[in-house]
Amino acid sequence: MKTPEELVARFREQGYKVTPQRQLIFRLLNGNTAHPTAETLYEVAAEQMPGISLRTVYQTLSELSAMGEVQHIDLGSGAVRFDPNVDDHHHVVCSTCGVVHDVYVNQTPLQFEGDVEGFAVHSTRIVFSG
Amino acid sequence: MKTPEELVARFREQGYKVTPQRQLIFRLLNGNTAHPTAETLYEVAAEQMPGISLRTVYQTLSELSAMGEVQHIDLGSGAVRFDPNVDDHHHVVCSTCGVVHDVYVNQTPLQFEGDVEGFAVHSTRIVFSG
DNA sequence: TGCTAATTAGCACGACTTGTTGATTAGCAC
DNA sequence: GTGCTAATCAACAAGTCGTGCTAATTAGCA
Repeated sequence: MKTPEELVARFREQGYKVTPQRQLIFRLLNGNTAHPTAETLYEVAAEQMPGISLRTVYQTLSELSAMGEVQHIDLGSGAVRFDPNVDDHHHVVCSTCGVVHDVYVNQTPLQFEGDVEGFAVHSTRIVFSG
Repeated sequence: MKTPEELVARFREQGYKVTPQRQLIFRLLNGNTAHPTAETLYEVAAEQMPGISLRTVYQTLSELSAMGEVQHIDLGSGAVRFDPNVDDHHHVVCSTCGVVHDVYVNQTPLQFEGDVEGFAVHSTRIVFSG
């Protein structure tokens, strides 16, 4: 994703206000490879800015997601996770500890047998257990 | 998955009772390629057996899932779906109408770059939009 | 400086799934 | 057949995750 500075500029462009809460979330996401849930991010944010509300975290994440700056990943673990890495990559999930890693798959164009046509690939998910 | 008759036998083996409700669910699942949710299955079941409870459908599905006779698939669409096809296959999801199709991918052994080791592939998900 | 958006707390709902309780029914082994 | 025991059912509740709403306060930015 973009740097916090670039995000600030983009928010201003779009007519969004650049509040300290949003800037904090930008910083927390930048370079974050932990695939946090909104809840997790909220907890970390609350340490640095007591009083920030979970509601605000959710809203900012939704805005970032709508702007394509973070990925919304659903690993079927209950909560939706956010990934500041918006490259075309996949995820490895540890089924015991729940940790998520990014993974780049050698893109062998996947072929399949079926009667479906006119579809375009959206995403591929690969789950590993360890 | 196994035929309703085989499931009846397996249930008896395990000491489970073979009730009409369970048999109905066996029949509804057999050959079902619609990837129904528990709720959907309940509605169909209720037509044929008014009075059956949603609770029972959930429980029977959980038992079947625990026995490995149905697959528990989470496509991030809110509800968990059940797939009587327990082969190693993947799913194609229409992002507009939500329909799910089974798909057999030409298994090119997937390679990835990463620092994870000691993991075993669990599942792959491929999502198409149409 | 002032318009307007953002934030906040608090409460609520909705979807999905599971737990509980207590009464009734019925499968299945003997 | 009989009886033990599991299954079922209704009804209610709870938990999780995300979001909607309101009303009051704060503060960004032109």
